[in-house]
Amino acid sequence: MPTRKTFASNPAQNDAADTRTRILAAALKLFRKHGYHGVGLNDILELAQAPKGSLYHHFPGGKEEIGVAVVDQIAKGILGLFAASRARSTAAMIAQVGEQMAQTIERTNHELCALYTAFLAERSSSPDLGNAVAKAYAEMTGSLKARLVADGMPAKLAKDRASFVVMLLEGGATIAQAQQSVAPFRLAVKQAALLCDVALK
Amino acid sequence: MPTRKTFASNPAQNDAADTRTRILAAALKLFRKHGYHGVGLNDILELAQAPKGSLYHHFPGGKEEIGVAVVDQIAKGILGLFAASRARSTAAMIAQVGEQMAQTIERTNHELCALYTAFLAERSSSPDLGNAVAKAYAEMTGSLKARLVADGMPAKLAKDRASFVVMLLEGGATIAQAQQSVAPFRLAVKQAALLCDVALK
DNA sequence: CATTCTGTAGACCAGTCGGTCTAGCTACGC
DNA sequence: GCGTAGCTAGACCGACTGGTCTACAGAATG
Repeated sequence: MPTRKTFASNPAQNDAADTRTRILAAALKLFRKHGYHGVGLNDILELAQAPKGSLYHHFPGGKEEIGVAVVDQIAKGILGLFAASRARSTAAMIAQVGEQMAQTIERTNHELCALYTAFLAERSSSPDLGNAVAKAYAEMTGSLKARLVADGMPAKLAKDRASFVVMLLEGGATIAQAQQSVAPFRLAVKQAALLCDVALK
Repeated sequence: MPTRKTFASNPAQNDAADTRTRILAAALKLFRKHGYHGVGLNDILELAQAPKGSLYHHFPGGKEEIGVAVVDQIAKGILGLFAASRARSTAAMIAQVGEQMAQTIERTNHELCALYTAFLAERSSSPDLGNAVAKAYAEMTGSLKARLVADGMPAKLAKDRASFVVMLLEGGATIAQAQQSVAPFRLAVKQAALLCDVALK
């Protein structure tokens, strides 16, 4: 598997994943656990087993560029879950994806729950990061809205409901982390699904 | 107005508020804007117009103690809003308090929205802060549940609904900050109130 | 072989971090 | 007056921050 384009993988160091991927994975894990400002580049580097030179080679924009990449990746992941769901109704899809998220929360000992919470405070100090977060939310809401409309819900209502569900997931994840329990999150998911189902009015 | 106990106010510096209060107010503002890790002690000191010695006199525990104090203060504030509300039903109370929060969000240019988001990532590095956040959520949920029970809602359902409302407020505030718009938050509040009202089933 | 390009490796930097320490001021008890 | 406690004031500290820089290893191209 080539690292990039025509460049064959380095047989010495790239055992499993290339350096860029390792750095991104490490950053994802740490940012969601400690928050953007709570993580130092050295933490990322240590976890990724990479030197600083590699980091700035793959991410010339430094920490901020890594942050944006992580936000994008999270968004892509959730959107991917939505897309991959074969559930018949939107309500069923939310229940299914929500359960997948709940299990992730459990698997990580309630450490990496909140979706973008970790990045939220950055708008003032870093417009790029703030925009990335806003875009991620907008995409999730948009995707959900589209599904609801396809179900037959009026556009205006669908938009509100989609926004509502996203809020619920975010808030639920946040509180799950605070309380060290997924129970609130599961409750939120259940209610959100219910709301998309019965409330097609 | 004496600063503390029998100690008369310092005529030179304590014009409006004593130093401890100023430090706390500054920390509150900055933490909610940039997050716990995004704020340095020097930032707080500059905004509060206080020297470092005063900070460590009033908060021997340093930054962490300030963080805990800020979380407590936020919780006290919201609980106070609940208590002060003269609304007849719980639903009306939520609508009223939610509107007050929405106005605060607007007044601060969507900068200090999320309730505890800023502190959430700290559980791993600081148990005290994590516990303070968890306690704050528990208190809010408890207070809301008590109101709902007083309204005649069964205890189990009231607990779920209270938890649900808190999640919604938190998620709504988070997304309001991300999108730089209170509209999602107002929507969340409306839905939350509705849910407490019609769903007494 | 020589050059070049991709990427690794880590020493190094100025600036900032949270935190400590001593000095001094002011108001009160005596 | 004197001593002491409450509090202000800020110099100072080692650790660490994000970021830059040079050196170099290896595969690709000629």
